[in-house]
Amino acid sequence: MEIASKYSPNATEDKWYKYWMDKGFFKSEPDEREPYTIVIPPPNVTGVLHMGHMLNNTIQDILIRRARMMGKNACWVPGTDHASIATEAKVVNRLKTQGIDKADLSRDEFLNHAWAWTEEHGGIILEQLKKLGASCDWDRTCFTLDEPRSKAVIDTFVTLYEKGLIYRGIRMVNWDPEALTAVSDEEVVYKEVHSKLYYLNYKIEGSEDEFVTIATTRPETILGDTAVCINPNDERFAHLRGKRVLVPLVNRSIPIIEDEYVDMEFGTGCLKITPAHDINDYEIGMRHNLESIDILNDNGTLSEKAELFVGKDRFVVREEIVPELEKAGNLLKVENYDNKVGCSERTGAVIEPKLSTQWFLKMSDMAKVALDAVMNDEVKFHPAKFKNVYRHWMENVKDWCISRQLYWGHRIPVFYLESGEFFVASTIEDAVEKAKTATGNSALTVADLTQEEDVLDTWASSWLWPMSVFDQNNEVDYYYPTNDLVTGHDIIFFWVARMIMAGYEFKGTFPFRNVYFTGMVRDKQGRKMSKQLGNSPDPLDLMATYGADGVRVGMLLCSPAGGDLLFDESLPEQGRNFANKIWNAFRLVKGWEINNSIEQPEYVKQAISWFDAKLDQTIEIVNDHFSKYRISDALMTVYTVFWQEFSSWYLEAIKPAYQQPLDGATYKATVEFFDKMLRLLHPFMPFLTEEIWQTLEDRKEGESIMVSDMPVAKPLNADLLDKFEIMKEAVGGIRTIRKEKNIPMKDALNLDVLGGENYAADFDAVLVKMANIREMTMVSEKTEGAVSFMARTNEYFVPMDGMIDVEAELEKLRKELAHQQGFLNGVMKKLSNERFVGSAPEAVVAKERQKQADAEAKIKTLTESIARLEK
RNA sequence: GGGCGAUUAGCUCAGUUGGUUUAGAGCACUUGGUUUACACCCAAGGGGUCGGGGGUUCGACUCCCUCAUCGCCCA
Repeated sequence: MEIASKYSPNATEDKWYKYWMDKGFFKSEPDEREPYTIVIPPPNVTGVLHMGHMLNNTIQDILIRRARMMGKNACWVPGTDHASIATEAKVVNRLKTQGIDKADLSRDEFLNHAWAWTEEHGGIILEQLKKLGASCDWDRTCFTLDEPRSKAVIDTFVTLYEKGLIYRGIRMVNWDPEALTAVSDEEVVYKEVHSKLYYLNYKIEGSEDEFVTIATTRPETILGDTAVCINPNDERFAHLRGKRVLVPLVNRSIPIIEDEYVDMEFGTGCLKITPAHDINDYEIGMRHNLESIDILNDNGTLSEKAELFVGKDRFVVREEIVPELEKAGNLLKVENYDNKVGCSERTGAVIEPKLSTQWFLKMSDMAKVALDAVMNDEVKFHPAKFKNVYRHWMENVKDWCISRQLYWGHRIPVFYLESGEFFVASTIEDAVEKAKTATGNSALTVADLTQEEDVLDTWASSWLWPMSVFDQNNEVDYYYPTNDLVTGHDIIFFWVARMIMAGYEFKGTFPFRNVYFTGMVRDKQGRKMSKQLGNSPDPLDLMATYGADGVRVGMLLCSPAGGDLLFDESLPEQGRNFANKIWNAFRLVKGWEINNSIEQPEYVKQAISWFDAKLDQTIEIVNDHFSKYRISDALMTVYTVFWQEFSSWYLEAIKPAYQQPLDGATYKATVEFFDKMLRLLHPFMPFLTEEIWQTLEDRKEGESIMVSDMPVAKPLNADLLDKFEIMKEAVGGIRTIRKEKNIPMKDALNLDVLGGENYAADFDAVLVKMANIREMTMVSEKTEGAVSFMARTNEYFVPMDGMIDVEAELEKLRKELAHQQGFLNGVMKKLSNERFVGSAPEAVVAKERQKQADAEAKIKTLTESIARLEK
């Protein structure tokens, strides 16, 4: 059979993905097996695949494929998120390019555009995930805004309201003047900006030339000032107590109040108070019963209440008010000042703290339960360091503003009578019934009720995701709680924390057992990959170039849980090279001519016994890594074993001479080993392993490596493995001599071994083959005229017919002797310390004594060899 | 300003409750090798006073304190 010398992924990937889909291997139905469930972090419905998705979904696919091969009923539920504000912003922008203003559209008209956009772009990202090999049960694809999910969201709102956990109130919220909606605290990103600090003089009422000076970065807000505040402990301003000042330009009289909030060190120690436009000022205003003057319109322009600059944008006013203040003699000085400004995560607009009527969800009780669950490891975080981050947030959690002034989302199920009285119900019909009962007016109809205009925050649907994606009657008890959640640590508060809260609140138990946090994917310079920077490669291009398996391996090779991944094209390249390495090992094995009449050589028997044990050890190590969610380490283990141990040692050891046939027993054993290696690799490299597995042996229609069993380890033969390592050292020693003496590999050498009583000959035949030894002799005395080296306590001699460079040999031996003596000194220092021998565990002391014995034996051998050469 | 975390080879990272490590891996690098599965390869090799200082301990990369630098989160 002719097999190409390079693996070509493009030809095989689509073929096997289709095969898996056709055979229904991704599907899951409840049965008697133990379930293993993952729900996908739903990407934005109109989003495109980026490197973060690649990493995240590769890890999920590895976990789900492995669970499937371990006999679990593996169910990976895919889906998308309607992403309320993000999608609405995109639709608004598109309408703008068509010359349509959102404000001119009715709610229904806008929603028609939004659905059209969703149908046009929705689900592309899921198709892209298929290229990656994602083994999701696609029949289960959910959307946060589809019927069942919407029902769950609405019912949940009603339930929470009836429990008294949802309330409506006027609060200071983060207002996005561009999207014209409130956003949650988590949707505000703080950006460092260079701004200015303005020192303004406020004239003291009733005096001619007395002033107080305040410092502010926002001079335009003075028009909404309702007080000036000083710290009661600040003696500098004791004379101001009880006085009033005049707001510059408008000459409104406001009081001087005292509050310990004021930082005496900052600015001038005097603070202007604008309760309508700053959260801290708002709180101070509440404490002191101050009036609140809202000088801003929803779009960020100044309102009538400002009296001046009405209708102009706040940033324009900031420019224009300064010369006015200067003219009026109120501007003392201006300093440069760096501060952080809150911006909308979605629109980028500078957020304005604003008083408005919103719906809130009480968090404190739910947060406590969810905090405990994580702190006592009922829900485990990987890595655990995120527990601290989580705790800090949960202990300071504030009520969740769940209303948004948008169209695209779940409309809040609150229905108002004209009187303002409202009723919360899943449907308007239920609301009518409630209204009838409450008012005693049985003539009420749906026409008398108006539904709340606001929609719910997008996370109010995502937080139900692990339960809402399952059939509530037949399935949810089987699949829920899910097993593992894989997500970026950037949404630990948005999403992870809230899912945990929802899990306990509605299901009485955690939504998932483990959370695996991935890091951010960054470029070589450490910048987060983003569309704006244009520093993110297109995942589809990458997969076309390096193969999906190559990209998967590349991403995994250096991405520990929670650690950022510095992505560079050398990574998928390495993955591609590994795929090719496996491919060529396959070529080698399939290329051998098999002859069942040949006897199995001794060196092959030895190699098989060793690699059999090596595989057991590998399986155990991989299992251990997975149990700790060290997925990169698990991959690296298989990677190294395949490349170093299987290819470079095992295959080289059993390889027959050029164009010679291989015996049947060896072929059979080798194919079995290969098969096990492939199954260990399959979760990481699904396509390549399937392609090879299908050809390695005759397979029946419908068979697949993805539904085969993960190999299980036999009890470990550690002694055997150690003996092989000694043999490797000996081969290495001989290779080094060849290099130093310039002896080509094809020239056979003789080897004398001074091994002592404990010498293990188990792998001598492999040694002879791998080092190309003509004759290997066990000797009881040092060989004269030979180059020597040691492996453990064995001494090896390669006779050189007097071609020895004595000085070079001596130098080598002395260097080794010095190292051994240094090592022994360290050991002896410990052993001669009575307190060490007395207080260290016995096993530790025994180990040190063994080290001492070995080092002493080596030193004796080296000293003798040196003495002999010095003669 | 508050909190969390990091700092180990040129780069990216391991080092799993302090003791098989005078520190490991992958990549990169140097040298040698190819009619023999793979140059997307093989072999050998160099390279680190574990960020600085102090402490606890018989023993510290590992625990504590402190300083420095960086990153992230929150206000």
